[in-house]
Parts: sequence; structure tokens; C-alpha cells
Amino acid sequence: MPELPDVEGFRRVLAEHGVGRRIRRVEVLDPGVLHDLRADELAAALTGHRFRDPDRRGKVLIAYTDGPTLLLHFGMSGDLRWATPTEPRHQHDRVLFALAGGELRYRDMRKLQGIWLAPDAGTVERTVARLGPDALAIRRAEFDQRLTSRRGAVKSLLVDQAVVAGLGNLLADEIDWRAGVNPWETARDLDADRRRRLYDEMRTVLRAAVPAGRVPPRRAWLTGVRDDPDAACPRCGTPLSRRRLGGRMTVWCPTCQPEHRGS
DNA sequence: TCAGTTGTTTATAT
DNA sequence: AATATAAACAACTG
Repeated sequence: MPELPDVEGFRRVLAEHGVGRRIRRVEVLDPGVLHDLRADELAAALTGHRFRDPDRRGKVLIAYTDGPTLLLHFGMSGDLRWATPTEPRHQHDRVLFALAGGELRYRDMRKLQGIWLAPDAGTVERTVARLGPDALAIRRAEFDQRLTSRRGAVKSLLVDQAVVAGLGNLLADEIDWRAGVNPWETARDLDADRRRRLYDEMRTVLRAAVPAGRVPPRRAWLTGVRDDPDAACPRCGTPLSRRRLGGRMTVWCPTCQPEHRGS
């Protein structure tokens, strides 16, 4: 699930409930989500410290404290919840951070990513160094430059975290669909107007998705119909096409996003 | 039983 | 060198 809007939602949960509060206890229910770190090391490093204003880079939640910094990635099935201690735990709650009045629960069914601990700012920066500019912060000129300097399919570039950080499979398909760009198109083969559309639609989609904390499955969006077996394009009614691109299921409208554009 | 899944990294091939 | 593909990670669903 988690793409940039989801992680932004998790950042808000942490900001609302965690900031300024002391970490009373860290309970590791499944050490399998910890990277290069034992459960007792995590607890010892964080207990007694207070969360500070959290940040986010792409899909990485950066949970600063007045001590070390926690880096959380949510893979394909992660979640961060605020709960009272009496609420029953979820089967896939992996780590609990107990604060005054409640606890933050890191939940993740598949455990594809996990939690890192960075002792200092330099370690934080090294960990996120491979990521490109955040999709919410990147300016048009840099977005354009980074897309056209590579030769791969537009969709592959959009989901490449080193090009721009935060977009996943759903968002990339949604942006291409709204911009009328065929996902297999090479960015440098698009004219300036089409590339402008890509950037504008990325902004539009994110602006709607971030407050929702997810890519909203509205029926007028590609996201809202893509799981239907007989899905039709919400814009023109053409049956949607699907095929794998770079290992991920790609959904597009053959009418609105024709191949061999321009040329 | 088998294929598929909204993420990322690594190895391998081109 | 850059790019493309598959597999692996883990757990679950249909």
C-alpha cells in the first residue's frame, strides 16, 4: 500500500501523537523487521528520549528524537497506528513505542522493509542519499531534467526512487493516465507540453492524495477501477489494457495513452 | 497447488 | 556505462 501519501499520513500520526513525548518503553514483537540491530539495542537506544518533529523523504519516515533517529520504511504492507494500550494488538504489529497516553504501533504483514536506527545526522543522510528529490518538493525544471536525462520507459523512471522519491506503482499509472502518456514511452521522446502535463498531473494527484493519506480509489480515477476485471477507462470508456512493465502490473487506456505518440 | 501482490535490492544479461 | 529483467525477501489471498 504505502506510497508517498500513505507515508505522509504516517508522518502526521507521529507528529500529532508522538512529538514531545518521552518514549517509555520499546517492545519488539518481531525482531525480523530490525536491520543491523537487536531488539535490546533498539530499546536501550530509544528509551527515555523524546520524539521531535518528524520528516519524510520519499517513502522513508524519518523519526527524529533528542537522541538517535529512527528510519521507518513500510514496504508493501506497512502501517503506523496510534492506539491505547488496551486496544487489542494486531496480528502483524511488529514494534510498539509506548508513550504517555498510548503507543505507536509499527505494523507490517510482509516485512519487506523495516526499521533502521541512525545514531547521528550523517548516518541519516547516508541512508537516504540514494533517493532522488522528494516528489512533493521537486521543481518542474529538475523533474524535467531528471526524466529526460535517462532513456527508460516513463513509468520505470517515475517509480525509480533515485529519479524522484515517493511514487509507486499506483501513482505512476495514475499520473501517466491523466497526462495521456503511454507508460512505455521514453521521456526524451515526449514533447515539452506532454512533459509539462506529467509534472502538473503529478502535483494534482499528490495534492488530492496526501490529505487522504492514500491514493484515493475514486471511480473517476484509474486507481478506483483498475482492480475490476472488466475495467473501462473512466474518461472514455475504452476497456483498459494491462501488461507487466519492469516486473509490475501496469494499467493504461489504449485510447487516451496511445503508443507511438508524435514521431 | 499456483499465481499474484501498492517495494526495494541484487545479480545477471544485454 | 546504462538499461532491462528476474529473483529474492515474507505473508497472505483467490
